[in-house]
Amino acid sequence: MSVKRDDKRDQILKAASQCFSRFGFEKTTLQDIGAAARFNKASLYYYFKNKEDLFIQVVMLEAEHYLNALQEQVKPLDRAADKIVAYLTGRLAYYRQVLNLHQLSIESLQRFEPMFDDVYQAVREQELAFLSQLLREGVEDREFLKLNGERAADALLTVADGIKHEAVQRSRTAFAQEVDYAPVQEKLQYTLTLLLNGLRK
Amino acid sequence: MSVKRDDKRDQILKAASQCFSRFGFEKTTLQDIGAAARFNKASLYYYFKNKEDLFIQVVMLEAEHYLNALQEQVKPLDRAADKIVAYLTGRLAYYRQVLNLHQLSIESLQRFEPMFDDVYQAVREQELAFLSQLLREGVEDREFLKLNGERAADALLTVADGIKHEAVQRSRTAFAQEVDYAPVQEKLQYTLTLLLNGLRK
Amino acid sequence: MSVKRDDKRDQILKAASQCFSRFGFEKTTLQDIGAAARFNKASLYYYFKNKEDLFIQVVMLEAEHYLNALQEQVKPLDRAADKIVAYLTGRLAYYRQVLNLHQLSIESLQRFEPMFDDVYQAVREQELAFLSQLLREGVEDREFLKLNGERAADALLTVADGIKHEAVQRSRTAFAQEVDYAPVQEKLQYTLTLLLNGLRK
Amino acid sequence: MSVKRDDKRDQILKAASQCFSRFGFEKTTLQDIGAAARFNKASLYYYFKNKEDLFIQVVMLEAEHYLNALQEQVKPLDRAADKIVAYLTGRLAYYRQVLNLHQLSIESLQRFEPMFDDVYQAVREQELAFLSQLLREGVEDREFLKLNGERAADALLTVADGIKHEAVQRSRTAFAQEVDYAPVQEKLQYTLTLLLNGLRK
DNA sequence: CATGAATGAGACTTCATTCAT
DNA sequence: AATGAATGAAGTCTCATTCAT
Repeated sequence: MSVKRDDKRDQILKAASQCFSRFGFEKTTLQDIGAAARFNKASLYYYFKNKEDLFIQVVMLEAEHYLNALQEQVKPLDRAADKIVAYLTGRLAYYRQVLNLHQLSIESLQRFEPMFDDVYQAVREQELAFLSQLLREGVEDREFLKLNGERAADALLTVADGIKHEAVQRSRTAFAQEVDYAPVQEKLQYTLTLLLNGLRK
Repeated sequence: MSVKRDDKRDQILKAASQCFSRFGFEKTTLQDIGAAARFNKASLYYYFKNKEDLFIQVVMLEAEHYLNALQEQVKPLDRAADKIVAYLTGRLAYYRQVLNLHQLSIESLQRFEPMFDDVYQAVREQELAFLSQLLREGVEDREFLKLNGERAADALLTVADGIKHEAVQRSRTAFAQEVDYAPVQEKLQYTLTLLLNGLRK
Repeated sequence: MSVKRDDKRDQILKAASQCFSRFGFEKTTLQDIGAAARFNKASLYYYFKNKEDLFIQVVMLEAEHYLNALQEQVKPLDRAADKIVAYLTGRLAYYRQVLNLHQLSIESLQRFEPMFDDVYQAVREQELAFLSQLLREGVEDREFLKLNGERAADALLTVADGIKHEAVQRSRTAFAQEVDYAPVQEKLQYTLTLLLNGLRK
Repeated sequence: MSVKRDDKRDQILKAASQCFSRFGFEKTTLQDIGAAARFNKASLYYYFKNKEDLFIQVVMLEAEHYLNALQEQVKPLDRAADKIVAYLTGRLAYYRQVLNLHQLSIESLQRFEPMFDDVYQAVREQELAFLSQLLREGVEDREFLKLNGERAADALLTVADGIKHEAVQRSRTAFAQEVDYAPVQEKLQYTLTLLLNGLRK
């Protein structure tokens, strides 16, 4: 019964999401999550590899919802370039919120990043598709030169993620208490403008 | 050599401050602090009663610095009433920042409050002196009626702390994830205005 | 398998009992108990909340056995009043022995008393039943006036415990090294005599 | 100033004695003793090798006093043989009391025995002298055959200590909670009677 | 002589994780 | 598929002991 199984998985994910946002990753115990999901804590290991895995699944689920909402939000904008910039900067703001919500220290963040990358693929596919679509619309509307939507979308996403990644790294080596997102937003916006100008007629 | 001792105490406080703001109270281990201060973790107990004590000392030190800076900041304002309101609301904003900085859950906050109160006395003395001075200036400038500066200062501080305390309490019983400071700020400002109007000519 | 679980619990209780009476509460380590019961020390926490809890369970178990034996011992006595006095004074003597056996300082004793009270209920029920029965017999034999056995039993037990408690308290405030039980025994005996006379025809 | 030094040593011994009999060996900290003697705990190491050494010195001092008193106590008895038996059995009773007073487990007792032997020599000399004197008096009063007082005294003491030692050993291997002194007293008395009969005219 | 300062060892406790059932 | 049971590792804290001054 794969359906039942998924139901229970979701039940756990929901409970975990509540716990993690209330107590943060470190302070949430599997006992907490188990109790909230009405499972024995040992049972969680049947559905998830370990606590980190569970956490990542939670964050990814939240990300999907958020990004979908964000995609809807930018659609009304007039030009494709604006939609793209709004989406990619909104995405960065989200990243920042998540860390804050789950009380993740830069330390932990570092530890999680590689694991995120594993699970990130599915979401990324969807994001790529969305960006490709925007780009193709831009071409149709004669906003952009003719281009390969997928390649360009991939480039945009990679740039956006690269800038985010670099900022996190720098914060760590600078022994900063938290990431200062203002310059990152600016840098992202500037770079995107350049890139999109490059695509422009 | 009380000087040397204080030096080492400060060295530990500094290390602890860095650790606490990087990892938060719960995630910081005495091992961490010891390593950062180049001490065996057991040695920390020679200078501080326990982890909580150390944390409180750190926060108090930060508070002193911040409040001094805040006092300088409000001095240029024109009227005494404005200085007082600016100081007391700035003080609340600080409280909020601290909790965020050290990733303190409301849970932990509750646990610490009584201990804070113990150490808070010294700082409070200084704050009282500052407020008294402002009030006396207000009297000299004929902004306020004649009054007992110390008693009025004490009243102001008590009111400000009371409003803060009540907000924290309410958050706890409301099972909120964090304290919503906007209404607290407003309430504080309103109450202070009333109080200061009462002192006015 | 609740049976198996109880078996292991008992196994731990037995090991703990041996350790506590050999080394005393303070000197017994969970390592000791774990080794004796062939468990990892961490496993003890699966069955008991903490060291104090484990200790109290041990003492309560011993108490049950002892009190049962004491009940058998006093049954051959002729009059109900004698049985009652013998039981309640024997009970006090036991209390004394326990403290000595486990090398409990008055200090520790103080610390434990509230926790004991929590677990004491079950034993108390049984004691009440026993005393009620004795009282009813006394009524049947026309030794006592007609009375409500349960209420009278409760009164007797409360008085006996109250006198014991007061003695412990007094020892603490007197900075005594140990409780001097002779006057307590006397006081108890005297008070019981008065009480039972009050019930007498 | 050897006098001053001895004064301070005694001061510490007195404080230690109080602490040990109040809290027992294990629960007494050097902090406790230091505070009571108005010394820094580190200073104790100037006068005593370590905690165990300090404890043994305390016990030895108490022993001297007690044994002197005991010697006075038995002097009024009529016959030398009676004095000797009374002294040696009183000595055993004392041993028992000490252990109880200081809340020494059999375990600890085992650990201390070898160290006691080191310090015991001085006391033993004095005890030997006392017993020799009694024996010589017995000879003068024609109660005993002519004999070498010192050799006989040594034999008596060795026998008395041997019986005590054996009892302690046996308790340990029997996992007993405490030493049962009744049979030891009996055995000692019996053996002494035999020995003294052997000396008799 | 005396002590402030420092530390290793070991105690109690929590928690993520494993495993047999 | 689910969980009772068990544990190693790590965290906070105490204490006897050492050492430089």
